[in-house]
Amino acid sequence: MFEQEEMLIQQLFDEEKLTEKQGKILLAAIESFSEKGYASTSTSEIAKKAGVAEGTIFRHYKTKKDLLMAIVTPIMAKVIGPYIVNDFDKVLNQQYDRIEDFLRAAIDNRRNVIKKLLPVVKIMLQEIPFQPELREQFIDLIAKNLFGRVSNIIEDYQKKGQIIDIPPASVARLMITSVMGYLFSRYILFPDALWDDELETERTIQFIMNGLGKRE
Amino acid sequence: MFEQEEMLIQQLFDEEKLTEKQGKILLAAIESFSEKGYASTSTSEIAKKAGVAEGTIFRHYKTKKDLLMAIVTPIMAKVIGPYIVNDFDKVLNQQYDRIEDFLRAAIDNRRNVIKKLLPVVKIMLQEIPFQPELREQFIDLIAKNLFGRVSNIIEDYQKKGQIIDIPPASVARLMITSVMGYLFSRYILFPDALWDDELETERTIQFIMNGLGKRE
Amino acid sequence: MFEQEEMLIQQLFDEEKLTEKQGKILLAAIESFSEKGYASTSTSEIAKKAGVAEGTIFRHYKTKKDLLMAIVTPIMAKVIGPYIVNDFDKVLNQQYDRIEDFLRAAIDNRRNVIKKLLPVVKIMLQEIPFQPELREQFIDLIAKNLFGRVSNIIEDYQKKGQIIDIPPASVARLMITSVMGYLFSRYILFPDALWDDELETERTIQFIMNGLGKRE
Amino acid sequence: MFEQEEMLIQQLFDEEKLTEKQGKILLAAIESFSEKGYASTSTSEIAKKAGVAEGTIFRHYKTKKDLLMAIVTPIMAKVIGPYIVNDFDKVLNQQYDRIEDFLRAAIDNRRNVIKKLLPVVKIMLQEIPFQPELREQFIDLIAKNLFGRVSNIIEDYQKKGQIIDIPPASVARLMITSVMGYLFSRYILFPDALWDDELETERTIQFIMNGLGKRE
DNA sequence: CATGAATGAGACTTCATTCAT
DNA sequence: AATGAATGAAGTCTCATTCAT
Repeated sequence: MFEQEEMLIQQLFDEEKLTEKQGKILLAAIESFSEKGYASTSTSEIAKKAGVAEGTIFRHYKTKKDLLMAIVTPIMAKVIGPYIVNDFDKVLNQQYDRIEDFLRAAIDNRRNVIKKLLPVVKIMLQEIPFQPELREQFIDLIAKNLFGRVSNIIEDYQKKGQIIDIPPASVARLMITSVMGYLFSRYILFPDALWDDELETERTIQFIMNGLGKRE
Repeated sequence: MFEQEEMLIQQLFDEEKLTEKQGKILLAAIESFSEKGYASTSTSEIAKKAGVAEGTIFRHYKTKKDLLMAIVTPIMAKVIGPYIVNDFDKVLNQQYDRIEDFLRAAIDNRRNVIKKLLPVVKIMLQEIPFQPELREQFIDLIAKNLFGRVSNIIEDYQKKGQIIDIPPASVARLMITSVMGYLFSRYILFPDALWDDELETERTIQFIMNGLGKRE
Repeated sequence: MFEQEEMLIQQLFDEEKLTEKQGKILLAAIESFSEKGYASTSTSEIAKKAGVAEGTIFRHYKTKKDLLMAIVTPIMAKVIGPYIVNDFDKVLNQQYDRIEDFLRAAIDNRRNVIKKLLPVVKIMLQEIPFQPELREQFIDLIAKNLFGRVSNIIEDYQKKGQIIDIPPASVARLMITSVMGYLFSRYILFPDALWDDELETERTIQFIMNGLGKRE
Repeated sequence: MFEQEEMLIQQLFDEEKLTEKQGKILLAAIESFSEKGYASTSTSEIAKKAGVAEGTIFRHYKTKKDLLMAIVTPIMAKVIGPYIVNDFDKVLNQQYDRIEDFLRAAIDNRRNVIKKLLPVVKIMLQEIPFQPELREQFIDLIAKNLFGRVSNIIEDYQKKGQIIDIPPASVARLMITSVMGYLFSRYILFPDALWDDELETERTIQFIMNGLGKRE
């Protein structure tokens, strides 16, 4: 197991005690699911890649879907969740005086995480439409949590006169999809292109600021 | 078969001669693929939903993947293609003097199409990562065609002084992801929310214009 | 397929149209289930014995349990049912003046049937405790139908003074278990012993008659 | 563990030294086997129900079949065996002058035992057809021992003129199946019906006596 | 003695595809 | 062209049993 991969595993699953084999199974599953899709990956394939008997998979995860959930659920709970809570709380606590500083911090500090967790993110995005359980979790997280918090922040900045006066929900949508659009282009659509990350981050921020900022 | 569905079929497949059964098969496949995913839909299920015998599917489409391609390929060729060619040509031909007019026209006039073709678009997006054939087609279409043409237009507007001077590729990315982000939120993420389409379209356009437009 | 076996199949399943392979599957399943028990018989074993692909079994019977039911249910409906209806109706219609004649007819004329259907009867008896569905059917048939009708007949004979005056349910129990006990000993417990069937039938009848008959 | 269950275990296995875990395993196995059948019960299920680790079962019983045998064999050796030896010896020793007294004693004094051991009896009856080892034991016990002894007794009573002159084997069959038929109806077929045990016992005895007794 | 992770053979079942009718 | 029975490879999952701890 490579060091980097070990870290991924630890980052996602650190709280639970994992057998060595369990870790190998998770890694193998993540790789296969993200390459070929959940439905097109067979458990025997995962077993082979993990160097484990097929039965071993089912000792730890009652069904194939359980295995999927074991991979995808923590990403929601541990990665997207903190993302919202920690960073946005800093904003709420006035740690960033200007929105652009917040945006820059958020994008920058998450790029590493996202890059490392890319396979899992891919799996998650693929399966959300088909797993009602995931879908609910996701909607909850995004719609209620992310949108909610962002909307609060936005109202704040609107009061300060830094953001134009359109409904916070619309502002949130435009902001979030711009950031996501950048990350999606960068890491999913064209991961192989040459990107000057600092520059593109700056451009994205400028774009958002111009699009939403209030000018006197 | 409902009228609306018939129209969908005709819109996508009108040039070829489709038997009645073939139409039913396509509709059934589209519905199932978009609901459960390509890999998780069985041909026997499609046959049942289409009201034909299992063998009949394979008389028209040699393999299950052929059936998928028969559904997804025309969307690329006939829907995204013309989208680019027709509308952008109008832009290039100076039919829209200002970008915002073009954006408004493009978004407006495609909303209906997209809504109707939503299931097929979903299937396409789902399968692009796993079907190299599709992936190539898509990259070709988007990367070379869409990005290429849009870049041309952008250079044009940049020369006219309507758009700020950053690389056209970046401008294109920001523009396209903003529009897509809107459509994605509108039709895929939160199709059930109440949307004031005219207003949101306008806001999106304003956002883009502010974000990218040059001010004197 | 042997002639005798064909007849068994026809007798049990004649009304439905069976493919040739379906017939082979049923025969193979009956043989294996009755030899090794339902739970210890694998579908691959049945397929091999039937000379059929394993998938073919599941084309006709959605699950292994469906196959069991397809075998056992008709025995209840078509063999035990008519047994009751036809013969007991004759009794009710006074075709047998004395009970012993009825008993003799009933035992005699069913011995052949039972002998031929023995494997299926064995399967049925084995599985009744574990398949609630079967259990219900059986209780219904035996408790309500058989016991009910027999009780009626008994009351009749009691009025005629041919049977002693204890509750018809008790009489029924004693009669039925005596006959069943005979058939069970004869065909299930000691099928290989030498039996003088006529004589043992007669003795059983005499036993019942003495045990229950009224003497002046 | 309930008191009653402990007694069951002790009754069956008292001579051997059982660890506490062993006792729990046996009880759990008896419960599961009798509810779902031997083949359909998994060892892991038994382990869970017994509150022991999966491996522990195999420390005490080399195979699953060994566990079955450990349950069923004592029932033959210790319950049916003594049943025959003790009681019938009393008969042979003229402790019961009349058959009906013997029958009454036998049925009465065993009802409790049978009720308590019912699950084990069920398992035994279920598995006899499929376990040659059990089958042999059973045939030996029933055919040679029970039938043999009963036949002796019967000849005795026939000499005394209390039983009609038909072959002792036939008498034995009729007697045994009548008693068994009663117990079977009482405890297996309709355990939930309301039974007046004393009365039904008496009726069964009367039935047998009338059916087989000699009248002057 | 006891544990429980690991195994691998094999269970049931699904499914894309073929082919005789 | 259409059917649907048949196939057999492959899929998910179970389970009795072993063995290092």
